[in-house]
Amino acid sequence: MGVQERRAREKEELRQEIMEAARELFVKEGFDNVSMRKIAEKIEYSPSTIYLYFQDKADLLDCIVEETLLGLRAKLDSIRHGHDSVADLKNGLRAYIEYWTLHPNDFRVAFMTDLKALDPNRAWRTATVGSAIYANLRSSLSNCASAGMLDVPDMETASQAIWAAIYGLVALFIMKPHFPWVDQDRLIDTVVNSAVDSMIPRAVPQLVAMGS
Amino acid sequence: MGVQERRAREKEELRQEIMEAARELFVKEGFDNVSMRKIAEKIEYSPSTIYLYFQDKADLLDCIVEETLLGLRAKLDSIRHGHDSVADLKNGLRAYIEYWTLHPNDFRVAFMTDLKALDPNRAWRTATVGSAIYANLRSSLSNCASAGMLDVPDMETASQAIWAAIYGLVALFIMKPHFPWVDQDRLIDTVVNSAVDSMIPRAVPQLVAMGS
DNA sequence: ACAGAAACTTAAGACCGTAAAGTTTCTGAA
DNA sequence: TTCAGAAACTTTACGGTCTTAAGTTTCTGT
Repeated sequence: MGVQERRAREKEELRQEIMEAARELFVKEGFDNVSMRKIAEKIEYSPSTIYLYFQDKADLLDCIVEETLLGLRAKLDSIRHGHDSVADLKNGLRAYIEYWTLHPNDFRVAFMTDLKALDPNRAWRTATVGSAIYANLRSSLSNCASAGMLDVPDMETASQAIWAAIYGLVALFIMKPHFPWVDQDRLIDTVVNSAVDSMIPRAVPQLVAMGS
Repeated sequence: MGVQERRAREKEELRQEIMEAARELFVKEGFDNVSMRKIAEKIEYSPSTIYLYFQDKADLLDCIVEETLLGLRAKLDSIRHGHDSVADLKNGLRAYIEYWTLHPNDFRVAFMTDLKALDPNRAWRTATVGSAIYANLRSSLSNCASAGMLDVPDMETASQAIWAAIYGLVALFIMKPHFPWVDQDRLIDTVVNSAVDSMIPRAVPQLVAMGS
């Protein structure tokens, strides 16, 4: 009975086609400026067809954002971990920032699209992948702490503080593209270093004195 | 000729009434979920009347956001400056965060409302006040540098990095209200300290050794 | 061959922003 | 006091939105 499988495959293909078209439009025009009609027109189906594959426009968005977050997770997972756990952590943070600055409109779609995204009942997909990405950061930080390279009094607080800093940088780049930013790499390094280096243990004066 | 003045006053009053109604609705429901019709209904005028006072919906938003930013500027300006310029800086940062956490939906309206806000031709009002607020941060940081209390190699880079960190914290609180945040004050302090303290000049080991 | 399921479309309801044309209200000079 | 004209406001309409219910076509397996 290969028929049912082919049918399922075809169905999945159309589903993917809808998502591709929608992603392209959302990213180019912004969620609120893209109508279901436009998506339908692009794939040459009637608008109603989309509703056979997605509950509604918000659901379609959730699925697209999930894909985007999976891309980020893949990028983060592909980072080689070396002997310097602090360098690994910083590489991860830079990768996060780089991913979103390369796909600014995906970030807009993912993180700044209206109230529907606030309802965890509706956006459970993105919430799930988002958690995994956050967990990645926390474990990376945890490695630094157990290697004794960072002084982390509270893992959760530190993770959240770092997240805030890099998230803010990305969000600002995207929200204020016309702002006179200094050199981007320099700014990224400054933010990453200031977020992480504040936890580098300071030399204890007495020990330095005795050691000299 | 008091008539013309009364007329002007009445006109200004209706303008204010529109803005109040719109702000209330925008903050409660989100910009995209509030129609001009709903605003009109709330103030008991026809929808078209609003267009006699504001160019369009985006212009109305710009005016409202400007007001919000003026409130923040006033709060920042009211901070007493003491002898400790670093403490002053940190107080300003905390005030910024506090202002927006007290008015989360105003932040949404101000900073995460779609593409129109990106066009500086249309959102010149908010751009203007926003610049003033950023200038406040930079001058506060400048004070620390000239007092020798912070080591600021590049004023602009440092200001932008700090802004990113605190902006990110606020944006995350608002975008992810269901995330299991640690104690809010603790997190705020961590972010503020990590952003600022990384510029505190480190004791030079040799000097410590020799001085002991 | 054909009943029934699956896939898709048509048509419609209830909204939206906003522009043009129309109406009412007010003002100030004759 | 009248009344032309300006100002303030409303009515109406256009072209768009999301979504659903009902209808049609296409495919499947007996």
